[in-house]
Amino acid sequence: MPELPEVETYVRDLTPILSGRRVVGARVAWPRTIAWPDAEMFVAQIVGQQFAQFGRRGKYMLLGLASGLTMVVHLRMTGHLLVAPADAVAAPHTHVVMELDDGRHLIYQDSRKFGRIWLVTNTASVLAKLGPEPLDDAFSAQGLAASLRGRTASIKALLLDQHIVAGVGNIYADESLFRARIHPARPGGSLNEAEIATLHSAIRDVLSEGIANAGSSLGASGLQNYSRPGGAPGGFQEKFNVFRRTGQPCPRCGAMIERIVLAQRSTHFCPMCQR
DNA sequence: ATAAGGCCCTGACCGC
DNA sequence: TGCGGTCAGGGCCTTA
Repeated sequence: MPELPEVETYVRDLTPILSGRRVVGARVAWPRTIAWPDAEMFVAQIVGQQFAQFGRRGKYMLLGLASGLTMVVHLRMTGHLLVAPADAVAAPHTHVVMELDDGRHLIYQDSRKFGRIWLVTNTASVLAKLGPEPLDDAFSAQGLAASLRGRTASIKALLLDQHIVAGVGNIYADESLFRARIHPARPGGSLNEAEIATLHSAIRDVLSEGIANAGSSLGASGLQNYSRPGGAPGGFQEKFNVFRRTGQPCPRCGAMIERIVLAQRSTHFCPMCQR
């Protein structure tokens, strides 16, 4: 699933490809992909726009246009934003096609159809409720402590809550808790100051490593298969310590990695290292 | 305000 | 081999 490092990788890969390119045509095959405005209006508004600046907030891609509009893209589970030659064989599950002025196509493709695209003048209308950006100074151990205080939900569930910190998903939540040696079922409010400081650092470290490895790609064994716009896969999945490693030895102590379900999400942890 | 459960979707996987 | 049932899972919505 694309989380912060995967989305960051997308943005970095797309920036040189899309910078300065103009949209000369567009079509929407699955209207629900367009969250705002409606599909017909989206096509009318996107044609003629020129890509100017690129960013990311949490798991949202921000494709800024010279007019001041921003195309916001959330890939959710299985979305891909790809650039392909005009004569390329159409990717299955292609829901939006934007023709570029260099003849290539910017394609939104998504087998599960969970992903959404917004075209807005003010990104706050989409992003307002997001918590701090984990790699910014705005994300502090003190702030994290304040968010966890009194909470009875599991720390795993709270790490997935985008109001608390933006961009952490199932993979990086499990990996962060392993690094911090915290059991994922612990109530968020039960973590002490030292544990929160350790977790805060672990989140940053794991996300930074994910970015440095161009995100994670999961192949046939997983439902997700994030792939880079240029085609080369990310490599962070090779570095997972616990995620999708149920029954395999913990790289730290050798105990068998366990899988439980928390907040309806698969959760992987080492029962020896994470008490 | 918080927590828990349902919903959207489809491919993969399982059992027969 | 073919078929039906189950499951995963981010974010949003509803319910308690």
